[in-house]
Amino acid sequence: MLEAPPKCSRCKIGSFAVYGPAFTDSPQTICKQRIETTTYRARQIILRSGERPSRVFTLYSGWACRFMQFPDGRRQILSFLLPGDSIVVEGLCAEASPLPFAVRAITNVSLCAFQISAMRRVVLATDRNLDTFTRTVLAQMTSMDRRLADVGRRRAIGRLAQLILDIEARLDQRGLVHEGEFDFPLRQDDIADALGLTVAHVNRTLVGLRKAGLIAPGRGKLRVLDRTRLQQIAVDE
Amino acid sequence: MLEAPPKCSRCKIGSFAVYGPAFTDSPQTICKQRIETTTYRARQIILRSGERPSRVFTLYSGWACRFMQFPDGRRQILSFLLPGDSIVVEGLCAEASPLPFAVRAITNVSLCAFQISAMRRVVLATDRNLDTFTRTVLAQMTSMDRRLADVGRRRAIGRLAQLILDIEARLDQRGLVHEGEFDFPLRQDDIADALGLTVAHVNRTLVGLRKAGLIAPGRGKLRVLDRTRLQQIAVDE
DNA sequence: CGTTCTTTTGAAACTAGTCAAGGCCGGTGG
DNA sequence: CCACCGGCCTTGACTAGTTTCAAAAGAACG
Repeated sequence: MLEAPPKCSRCKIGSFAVYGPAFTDSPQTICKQRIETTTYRARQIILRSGERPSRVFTLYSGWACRFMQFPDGRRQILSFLLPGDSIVVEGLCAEASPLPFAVRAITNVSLCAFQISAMRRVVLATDRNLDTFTRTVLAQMTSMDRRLADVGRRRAIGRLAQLILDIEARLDQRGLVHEGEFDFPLRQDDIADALGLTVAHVNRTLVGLRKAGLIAPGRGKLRVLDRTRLQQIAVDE
Repeated sequence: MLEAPPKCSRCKIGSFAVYGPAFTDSPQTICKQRIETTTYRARQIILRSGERPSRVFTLYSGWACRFMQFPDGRRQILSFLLPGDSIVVEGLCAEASPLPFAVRAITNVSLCAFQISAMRRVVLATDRNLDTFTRTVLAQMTSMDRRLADVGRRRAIGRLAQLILDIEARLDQRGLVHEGEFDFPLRQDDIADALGLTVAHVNRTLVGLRKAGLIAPGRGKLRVLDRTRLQQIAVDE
């Protein structure tokens, strides 16, 4: 369950990280930068808010999330981190500023750690690398824009549809969708905290989608049965 | 009403833009990069979604906003742009990708335009400049994180309190708060679109805050009367 | 001044939240 | 092998916050 990352030369998802092109060109260079590989168990905190991480990570396997916590316990999940995603890419921008959010493992997780300074060197090494990096940052920004629009202006069912389609698309990109089925280890209260809803309501909405024959969840997997209608809901609601 | 920006040497807010330090060191260098100064009237579109802007801007006077529009007309304001803010800083990252959002003037606005390539040169010229730039981007990212948390997890009154305090703080930084009073030209439906609420509800909530003696709005200005209680509401609700 | 835009207000409808209980399932220990 | 437990999902009844719709009252504008 807690599989450690292999050598970079065997890694299938390194090309999706911030150092994508560098990795594709020669996995060994990246491998050399790797300080260590770590594993966390489901629900463990990976980075605390306020911390000043000295390293950046690549999520090799498992899911994690970035979130903010309110003094009274309310939580908002800012983004889900999927295999191949880089964690705290922001760290490559400015030197060790305290994190305004925390990162937690959703499933068991294994990740590869890199020294910020070393990774910055890699990223700045070529125009192509730099371009990939800036695109990653940009993608993150527009993703936050979209999420805000979702939570601000869509009702529960629309937010859910968006979430499901978004995750499916991201996994698909990485070749992690097999015959329409993909991992979906989110608990309903993770979904609630991500979409700004309550568990109870997420549950009702999810049951609704299932009964309507739009999705088929089960044992940590998910499958979209009626993409057309789901997309329609995603934009309409 | 539509005051054109003066020479950079007379500009009071240039130091808050992305090119902050470069500007402080020598306003003339920046002035030389400036292609033109433009003005827009209140409510005019400055940049359309899908556009590939070839320039970046500094908002010299007036307010604007970044927003996304849904096919059915729903709107989500992503962020407000205040005097001194740089517009489409993201443009300095990757070359001319189509904007996923639009920008609109809220009040009459005047702005200074710079060629992206030239501005990129300025930003990359020194470590200090680059640092300011990356910090700007980072600040924008964490601001989006906070906004998502607000809209996702706070009720109307809390969102409003946050918004007011945030804007006051940003204006104060730039020396635009005079004896506790500051410009606040937002219409209630701008606020609604920013906070993910309806005008009617924003109105009721606003009236509530006023009647409770927490804020004193009037003629496009605002004043916080009871900061303690307002902050309390901002975190509690 | 009439026109238009924005703010206010009210009543009714609804979406989502709260609280509380029960069900399912996998894991653990006897 | 089975009973018990804890975690998560499901459901119901009730409540609250917000939206909708509609209309009136003010402000702003030409």
